[in-house]
Amino acid sequence: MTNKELADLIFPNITKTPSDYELEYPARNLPENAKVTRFAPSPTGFMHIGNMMSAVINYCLAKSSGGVFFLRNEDTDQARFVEGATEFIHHILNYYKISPDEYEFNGETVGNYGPYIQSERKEIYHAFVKYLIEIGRAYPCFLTPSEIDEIREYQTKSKKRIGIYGKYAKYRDMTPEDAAQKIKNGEKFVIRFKSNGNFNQKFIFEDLTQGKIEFPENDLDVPIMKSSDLLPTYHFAHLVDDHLMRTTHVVRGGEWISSIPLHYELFKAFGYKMPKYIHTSLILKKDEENGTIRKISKRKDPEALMFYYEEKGYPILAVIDAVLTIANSNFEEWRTNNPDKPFYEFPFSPKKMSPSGALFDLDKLDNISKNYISKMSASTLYNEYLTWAKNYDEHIAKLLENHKEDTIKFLNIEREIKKPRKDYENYSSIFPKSWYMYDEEWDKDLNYKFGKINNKEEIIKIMEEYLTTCYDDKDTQDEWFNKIKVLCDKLGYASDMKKYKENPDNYKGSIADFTTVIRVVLTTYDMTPNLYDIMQILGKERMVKRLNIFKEQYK
RNA sequence: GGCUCGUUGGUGAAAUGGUUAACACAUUGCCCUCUCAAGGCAACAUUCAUGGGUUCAAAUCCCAUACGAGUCACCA
Repeated sequence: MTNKELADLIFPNITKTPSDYELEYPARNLPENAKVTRFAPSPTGFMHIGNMMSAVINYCLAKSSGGVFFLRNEDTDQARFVEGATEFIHHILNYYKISPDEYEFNGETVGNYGPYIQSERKEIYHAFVKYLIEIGRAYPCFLTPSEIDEIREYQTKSKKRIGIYGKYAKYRDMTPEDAAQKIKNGEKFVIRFKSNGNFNQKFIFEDLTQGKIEFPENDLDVPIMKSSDLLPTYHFAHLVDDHLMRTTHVVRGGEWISSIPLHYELFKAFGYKMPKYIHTSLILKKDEENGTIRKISKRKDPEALMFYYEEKGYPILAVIDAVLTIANSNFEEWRTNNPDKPFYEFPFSPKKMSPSGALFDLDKLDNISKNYISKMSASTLYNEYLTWAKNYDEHIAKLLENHKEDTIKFLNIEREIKKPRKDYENYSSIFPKSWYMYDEEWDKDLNYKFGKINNKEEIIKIMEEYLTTCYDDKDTQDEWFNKIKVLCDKLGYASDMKKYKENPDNYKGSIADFTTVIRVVLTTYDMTPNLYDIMQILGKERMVKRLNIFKEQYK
């Protein structure tokens, strides 16, 4: 019996060969330096910040070179499939506007290099596996899980290298006849790659981020097709898919770098050129409990998952910028010089990526985000805020819709100036700093944060005098402020800060203490944006109402 | 244990053998000021994990040690 006959026995219905597929998926017709990249997540978990980095870099590389960015669903692990994970991936790519050029979703396929879902490519993989069996570079292996455990135990105990290789690869030299017999007997088997590498032989691999790395050759007979569902393992799917889909640059997490010797040999077995690799560093995190640095964890770190940023309401560009800042620290400089350019025009340099892991810094994200939000127009901010609220807080959404004009006016305070306020790092942080602008919110227990002047009688005296004799909706800011000064002096407060600082004992307080009283009665807070603007929005009538509420509520 | 990579301040980091180790975030202080935010001005690594070596000169090159990370599945 020949290997060919064994291959036919295992794959009786597979008639196509790798060369057939070679013709079916010809080289892409693209400009010379155009990069073909892919985002290839597996739906075994929800998209996290590390995936996001990979997606953004892939997108960047493809778009800036006039290439193609496609999405491939790596669903070969059915056991760990997570409901909703695929949908979430599409949602995130759309949400962040890093949509793939080619993909397959909800029955719709876009692109000529599909299927883009691995479970639908079974036939293709089988053709490649079959070919490998025919040429004697793959074989059925009948080792049971418990036998493999035993081997590993033995290897561990005797300090040998772990894995199925050399004499441990019990079935690599079995005759096709014997293998065929076992198969006919219904014995379970996986297909293993028949390595002919030598562990003592080294080769140099060049990674675009990590540089040149010397590896020992692979000599492990790794499974390339599983027995349970006849789907390929990651390594084999990577070879077949990235070759056939004509991927030029593979961006993937650093955890894959140790598989390079295997991938190197796999590509060599078919005579295919390897794509270029960019192994990204891991995103790490300092563990709050014991201070150690560890891989960011979906379970422990809410910010690991992409839900987090959406729920908090970070602007999408802020998140992308934060991710790129980690990826290439010179991104920041580029961004300050090119504030309005789309992020994908950034000349991403794999070389400049740190080979070691980086801690994702939420403070940095907040800073980037504050800058973005501060540069939006008030109405843009309002729209973004409302969109966020509609998804995450209906109560706020109602208020925003009912008070659109006032909300925009409030958001516009100290905004249209050279250096606008940076109050908000995300949309969810707006409401806690603006709820007092909505009368409906004033029916709860109020916590007035008065400072130096907190005597109820004195406060009422100041407010009544202020509202009856001083405040006028029609005043300009300067007029208002001049009148405040006059009232200040009249009631025993220092209108001039310098004079107050010289002799604080001569006064009940300063103009700062005086305006704080007004501010707190109107907003309950001692820290707010410009008081004059807030009063302009409220109008005198509502100010009087708030004084009355104060009279009832303050102890 | 094998293989691979890494170690510059609280964080991200620059520097590719040559004056006082960029920059950004965070933190702290001062100024400005009706509060806050913003802005302005400062401070913050006598030192680049440790120990040796090469060199006129090292964070940068070499060696060793320590520590950290990734990986070693019919998971990706």
